[in-house]
Amino acid sequence: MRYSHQREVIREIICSTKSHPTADWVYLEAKKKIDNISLGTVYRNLKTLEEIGSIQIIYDENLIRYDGNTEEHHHLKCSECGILIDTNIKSNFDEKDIVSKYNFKPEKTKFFIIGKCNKHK
Amino acid sequence: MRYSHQREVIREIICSTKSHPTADWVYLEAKKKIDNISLGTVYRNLKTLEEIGSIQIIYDENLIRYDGNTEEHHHLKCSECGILIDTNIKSNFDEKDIVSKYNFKPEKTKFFIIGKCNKHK
DNA sequence: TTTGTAAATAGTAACTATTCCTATTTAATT
DNA sequence: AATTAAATAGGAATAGTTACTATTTACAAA
Repeated sequence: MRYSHQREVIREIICSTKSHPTADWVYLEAKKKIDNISLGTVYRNLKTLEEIGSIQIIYDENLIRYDGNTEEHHHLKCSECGILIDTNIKSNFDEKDIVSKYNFKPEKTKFFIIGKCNKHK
Repeated sequence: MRYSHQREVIREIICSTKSHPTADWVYLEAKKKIDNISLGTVYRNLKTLEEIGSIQIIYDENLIRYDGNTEEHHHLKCSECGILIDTNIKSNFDEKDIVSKYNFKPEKTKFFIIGKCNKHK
């Protein structure tokens, strides 16, 4: 893949925050560094970066957010303010049970724990 | 709340399938029974039905789907065909650990297990 | 270093899912 | 039957995302 300054700026923006930003926020930030960057370029590169494994997509209800943390990990979501918090909790369920009961072969998990963050309890 | 024939038809459609349909599919089904039903009516009633607890919303990646099963439950999702399968698996994580480590009070969980269904393994 | 090229971009149009608006219809009460 | 407020149909508006195309750019070869 050919180098692109725009792509590097976008990657750097996502990898230097833990706020799990949306495409629009990334666009606004990118504009601070490249004033005529196009929204289409942001979307295209978000997709590319996800495909090559540099970032992760998070489907947060009806919002699409991006995460520079590419490890498999799960999130806490505050029902008051919507903040997403990275965790290293491990999913543990009985894989054998799922295989036998549902005739389904698990590959990965996406967990959200919804509740109140420290600012809203 | 005032009775509405449209709302009843929509509720019946969702509660008589396990396919976790989208708003658009519900609209097409509803049209078979009420030929001039409006898409706006479908969306409004999906929202209302969710608010009064008659149905559940499922955020399946970038798709919004509806579920007549209003019990707290989790889903298996096939990475090949996208089918969603209801489960009664229990989420089990160490709540105390989350409270102390992340200063976060869990209320409910939304889990997806992604893998291969019986048709795609 | 120039030149050729295919990939990437900027800017904009198009598309999709959803919500909003308003005149009309309808459920429920009197 | 008359009244009234809630709900609807149909269409316009909005938001988020993708597609299109002329121009620019990275990079390789001369």
